[in-house]
Amino acid sequence: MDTASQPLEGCPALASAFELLGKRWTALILDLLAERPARFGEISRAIPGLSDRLLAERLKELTATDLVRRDPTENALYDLTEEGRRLLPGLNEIRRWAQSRNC
Amino acid sequence: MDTASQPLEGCPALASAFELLGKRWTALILDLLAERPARFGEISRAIPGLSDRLLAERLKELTATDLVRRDPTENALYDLTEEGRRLLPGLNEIRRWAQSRNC
DNA sequence: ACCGCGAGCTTACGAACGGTAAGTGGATCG
DNA sequence: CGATCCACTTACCGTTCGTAAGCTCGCGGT
Repeated sequence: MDTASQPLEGCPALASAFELLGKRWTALILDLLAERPARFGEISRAIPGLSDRLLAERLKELTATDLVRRDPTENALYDLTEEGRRLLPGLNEIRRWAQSRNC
Repeated sequence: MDTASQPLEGCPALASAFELLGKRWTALILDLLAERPARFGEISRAIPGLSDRLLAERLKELTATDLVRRDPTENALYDLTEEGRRLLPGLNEIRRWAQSRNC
């Protein structure tokens, strides 16, 4: 029995996703960039509580995993990659869920 | 213009969601309970790397926020609440995204 | 050429969070 | 009565995070 239960058997997909999303601010940064490309300072100002230190760290992780791209010609402008955009439906589902609870 | 841009204006829904999901193991625990109710020890054994200490902590947070319910009559059996179940579509979207990348 | 300024990081350090392992208390079995 | 299992708890230490300061580079003014 039990030849293929989904969650974490053979392919811990959710686990690998939450190595990124399970870190603070990551989802918020992606969500902000979903609207429009933004510079370091803009992101920093747009997300209250997020410090420059962590923002730099997260942006490094996100560019390293190819969810976000940095344009050096345009004074450090950050934008979602195609990979990154494909994550947005999931994030929006979760937002809808959160909106229906409290807020 | 801009009477209601989504992300974090007036109602930081994603932010509040990721106060929970942004912590390690939380999503994995919910995902495991999505299949079937489970006891403390079962969850602990099912998720490699998750320690008893953190599991107890996460389960407290999840029951406190009413995503998970604990049945004390049945020797600490944990299960998703209706609230918790409504989160699953979002998690599954994210799993699909992760599966399509690597794995 | 020089100075000041703002933007984009980087460093330093104390506090909070997470990992490991050992311990507690209650129920069950021999 | 002792041994075992289960659901946590506690103690300890390393990693991550938050705060604040500093560094570097490009640009505008003088």
